[in-house]
Amino acid sequence: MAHDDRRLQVLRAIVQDYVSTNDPVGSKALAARYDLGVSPATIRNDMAVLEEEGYITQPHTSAGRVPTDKGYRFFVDRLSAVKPLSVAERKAIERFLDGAVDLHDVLGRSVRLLAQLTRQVAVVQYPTLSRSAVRHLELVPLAAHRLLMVLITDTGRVEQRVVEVPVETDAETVAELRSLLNAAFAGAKLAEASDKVGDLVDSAPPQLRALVAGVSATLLETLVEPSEDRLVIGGTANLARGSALDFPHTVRPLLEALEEQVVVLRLMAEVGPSTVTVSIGEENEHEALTGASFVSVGYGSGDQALGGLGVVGPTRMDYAGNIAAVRAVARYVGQLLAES
Amino acid sequence: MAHDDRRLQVLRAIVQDYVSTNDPVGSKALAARYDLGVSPATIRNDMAVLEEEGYITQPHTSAGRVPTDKGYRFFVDRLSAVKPLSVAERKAIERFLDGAVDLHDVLGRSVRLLAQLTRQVAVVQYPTLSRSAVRHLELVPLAAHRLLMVLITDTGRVEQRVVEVPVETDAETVAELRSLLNAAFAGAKLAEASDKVGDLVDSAPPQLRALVAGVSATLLETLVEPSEDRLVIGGTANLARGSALDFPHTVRPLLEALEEQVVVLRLMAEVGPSTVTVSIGEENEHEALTGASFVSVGYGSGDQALGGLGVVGPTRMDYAGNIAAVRAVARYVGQLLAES
DNA sequence: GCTGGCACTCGGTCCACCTGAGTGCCAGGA
DNA sequence: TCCTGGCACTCAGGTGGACCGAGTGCCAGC
Repeated sequence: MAHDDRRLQVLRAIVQDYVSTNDPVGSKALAARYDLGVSPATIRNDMAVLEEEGYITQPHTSAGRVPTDKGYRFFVDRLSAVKPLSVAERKAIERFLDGAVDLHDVLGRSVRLLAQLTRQVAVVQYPTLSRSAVRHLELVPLAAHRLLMVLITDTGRVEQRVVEVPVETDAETVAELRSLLNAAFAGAKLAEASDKVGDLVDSAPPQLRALVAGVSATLLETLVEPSEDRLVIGGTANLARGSALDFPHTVRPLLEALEEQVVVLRLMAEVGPSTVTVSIGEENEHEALTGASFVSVGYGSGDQALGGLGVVGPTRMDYAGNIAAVRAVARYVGQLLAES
Repeated sequence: MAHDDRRLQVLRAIVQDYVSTNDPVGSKALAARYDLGVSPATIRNDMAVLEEEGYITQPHTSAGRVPTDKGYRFFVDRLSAVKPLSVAERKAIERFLDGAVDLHDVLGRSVRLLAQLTRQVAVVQYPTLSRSAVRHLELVPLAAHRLLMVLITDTGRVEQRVVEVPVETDAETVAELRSLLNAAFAGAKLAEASDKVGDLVDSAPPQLRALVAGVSATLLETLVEPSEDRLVIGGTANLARGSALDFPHTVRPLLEALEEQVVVLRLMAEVGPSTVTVSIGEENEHEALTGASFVSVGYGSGDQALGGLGVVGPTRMDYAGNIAAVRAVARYVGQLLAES
């Protein structure tokens, strides 16, 4: 049993060493740096077992060992201690996020902050419309048959759509329509809103029915459209720091996948609030991400996440630190949004 | 005189060849590919002169010549013919931009389109607030002393700010305030708006004065704040295509500068509508951009640009093609915004 | 003023060689 | 049963020399 225990320590040491040095780590270096109480030869035996079990691998015969995805996974699940943020870091978070002037600003600052703390690529999702509640609906007449609908959610997100309406509208009608819609939808979430549409149309004065129906339809479309879930990305310059060589084959697909926001949004879709999700290397089904890890968590005050945020980086990353940073930033963002 | 003329043809051929092959170009290759009617030896003499005048340079003794910034500048100013877009490209632009659902969408599509057409990094600026006109001002009560002000401009841009007001407000007061502000500011641009504030406050009913003053102040702040000029960036993956080696020293500062939106915004500040601006290599005062060129133009229907858009890439780029693409996209974006 | 010829330069590539890190295995000792 | 020191082996990376070829500058001749 003692062997098993030591073997795990060896694995942990390998991960830590490799993450910080980026060099395959050999038995001698390990013995020298980590005080495991045994000789390099013993460590070699352990390493051979670990390799056989698939936790580590050799890039080539005469090199040290490198963790595999499986090795990182084990490390994350079982071996890494939570690494609390330093006081300076906590201060930095507060200083950075205070004074944000609107939602756009909050998320912009968050993504920069996260990129800076983790030195990875940071990703922040706008609060999902379908989980937000309607705070206010505004209608602005553009032309006789066109209205601009502006939706303001309780998270501070603002969406706009042009609605083509079948009947001509004057200022008075628009005002009436506006109060009708706000009375019906204010405070409602997507699910409730869609329930209400039928009743609302029925109960509306006959001359307004067509209008109500038109605007409501657009509203529902807007709320339900998942492609409109926006993403803020930052710290891509961090990709150009590490690995150096064979760039076109590692960094480029990653950048492309990030711009293809859908990929990241799909990953985000699974995050829960307060539980940090880590997906490592090959665990990501999207090909461009198979060399990368993704650390993410939902933010939001309630039981359901309003949106997600996280970092993307090489599998060789400081998981403990990044998990801590991601969690901390998510907590602050959740607080900020709850306040407003 | 005949010599001068041929020398310029040689310069043009060097630029074109280098841009398309990325190899320093020698006299023999030039004679073979460009039908200049003279022998390599003669071309060598011309090249020697061009080098002495600073238009081209040799990376090392036994290599061909490469254009200098000065060479590209001369090429752009005097040698490059306008390269009209293909029918397919025009179609692509239309297909790509039609069906955009709001401003965010228009600009997002534009940046992707531009990145795809030019295979460079594309940059699109949101319409500058200070040059936009107020379409509508909306006020939403958040709490007794807090209002959410939502500004909608004629270009479709939406900005929001929380306003702390000194007096308690009820729904009625807010409605009154809203119509007062809209009557005063609707259709006004920044300059006019700031003129009107004084009168408005004076002419307002006494009990509303404090409110009017508070909201107006925030409005002006919002309009004038240049840091709030937003930027959409796309196609960064294109940076990882070309040069391959010495990435950390070429690509990383560029990515950092791009995220540091201020740098790009400053460049954009100078663009005029319809005249494409090209700044090449060392002409850019910002250090990270000294190895890059920036092709930009303003968009907007009137005489003053609403905002700018452009592409950033290595000095070794297809200037003629990129200029054409940037100009075409700007024209379409201008049209789309004018329509809405 | 253009051209062909010629000597020269020098970066890139290939190859042979060496070095050192790291391993696996084995026999001996606790 | 497990750990340890020793030893032979492997192999990536670095070094240095030779060679090749692209490209140049210069010069004499047309």
